[in-house]
Amino acid sequence: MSKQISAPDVKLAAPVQPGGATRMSAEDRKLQILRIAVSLFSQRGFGGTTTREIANAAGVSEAMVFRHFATKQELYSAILDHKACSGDSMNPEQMVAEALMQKNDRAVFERLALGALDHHECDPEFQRLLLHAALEGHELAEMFFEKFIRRVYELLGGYITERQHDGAMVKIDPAIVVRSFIGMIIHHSLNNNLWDPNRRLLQISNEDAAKHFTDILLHGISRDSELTTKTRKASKVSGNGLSRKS
Amino acid sequence: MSKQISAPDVKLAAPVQPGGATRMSAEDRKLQILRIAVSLFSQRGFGGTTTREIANAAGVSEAMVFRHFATKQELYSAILDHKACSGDSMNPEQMVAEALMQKNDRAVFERLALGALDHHECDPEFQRLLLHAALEGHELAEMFFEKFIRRVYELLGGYITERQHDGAMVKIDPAIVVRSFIGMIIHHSLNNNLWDPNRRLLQISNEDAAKHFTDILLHGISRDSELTTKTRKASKVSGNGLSRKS
DNA sequence: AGCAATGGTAAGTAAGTACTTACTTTGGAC
DNA sequence: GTCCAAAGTAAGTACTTACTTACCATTGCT
Repeated sequence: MSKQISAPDVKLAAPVQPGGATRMSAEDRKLQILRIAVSLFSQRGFGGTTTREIANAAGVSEAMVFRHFATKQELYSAILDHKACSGDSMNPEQMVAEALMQKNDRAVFERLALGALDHHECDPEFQRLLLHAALEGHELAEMFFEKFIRRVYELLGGYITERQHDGAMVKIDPAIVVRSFIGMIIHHSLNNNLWDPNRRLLQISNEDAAKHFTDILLHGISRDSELTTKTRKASKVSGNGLSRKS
Repeated sequence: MSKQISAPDVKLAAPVQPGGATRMSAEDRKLQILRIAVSLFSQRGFGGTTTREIANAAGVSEAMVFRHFATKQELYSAILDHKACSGDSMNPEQMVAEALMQKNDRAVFERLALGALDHHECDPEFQRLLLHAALEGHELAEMFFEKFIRRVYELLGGYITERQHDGAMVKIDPAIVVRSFIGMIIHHSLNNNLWDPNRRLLQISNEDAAKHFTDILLHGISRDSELTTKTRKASKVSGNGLSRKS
């Protein structure tokens, strides 16, 4: 039970001790297999990963995999559970609770964005895993959607509605605003993790990204300092379809 | 050479004649297999689809699949080629060429958004296929990224730079603006096609979505009609970090 | 009618695949 | 030391996979 002191990094990168057979406790081994499976599934998907690969990568026989997880499917579900529930630590409510009360619009959006971007950056496997699950129609993709995404929509949507009543925000369906903002964030993470890992199109820190996304959402990019504000007040001037809702 | 007159619908929708064996020309059969494979690959991915499934769905033996496509991989590549090159018809340059010349900001963004949303809506398989390809690291995902996404970044980025010089837009890295906008669009399509096909979170027409995304990008959601415009001019007033770049 | 070309298949093969069984090793409690 | 539960394995099983081979059947042409 006691962790060895002489071996400095039992849980780090060296599970196999040189020359000697390694025995782990059941739960340690289970966790190790799970972690390795996370990595493989996120790289190759469910159908693209074999149980033999998982076993080999873990340095055990295939039988060990099936001792800990009855079926491959169960292993997959365990992974998604593990990732979605325990390893998450993305709690949007508490993350922006303070800013919400202060009605600090900038802080609300920027903090949420930064939290999500940081999370995606230090755990890129999660996004891949989730995408694979969604594409394969795994139930846990929907579960995540239902338990997480929906909550963000309600949280942010509620806040936006409130600020609209305060007269601080334009009258527009809050769900559209949330979708726009989440879109910026998720798509940016997806670019960094999947499409453009070398940042050829855009290299920017998470802090700056969160800041600029918030800027754009709150103020847009048009310069309406003096001239345009007037035309916006006399809104219907052009047949351009520029008039805003309501 | 002459097509049969007695058989009324050789190329139409009824490949299987009642009671009789059906023979198609090689290219017709090849196209049929390809189309069916598109559907299956987009649903289950490369690893999740078997050649037998494809053959069965096409109503032929597996050998026929391999007569037309030497390997499963070749079939997959042919699909991505086919989708990315021929079936595309998403040409961003010509789609917004007119609006670009007129410097009609709203039209530029709104038209691009609507084009993309419509395209994703009537060909949802494409997005799934592309995601699968990207996750599996298929080279054609990168090809698409390089030949399409990059072009959009250059097109829109160039336009934004131009409008910034005109003084019509705030000084901000154009790539960030493009990423934000593309993010809204792609993420919205992804929601509709993958996460929330029943539109539980947001039900909106493509026209409205394009309009609102453009609205948000150009003007944001903060109401700065009279009060805020003043404070924005005397920008550095608060320690909120609200000041814009440069 | 006869023939070559072509669309099509039944029945394979070898190499995986997820999953099992029967057995061996190990470490710690007494 | 010894004993035993639990960690671990080698070598399967039954089945599926991508891909082949050897053989038919329909067609259009002369």
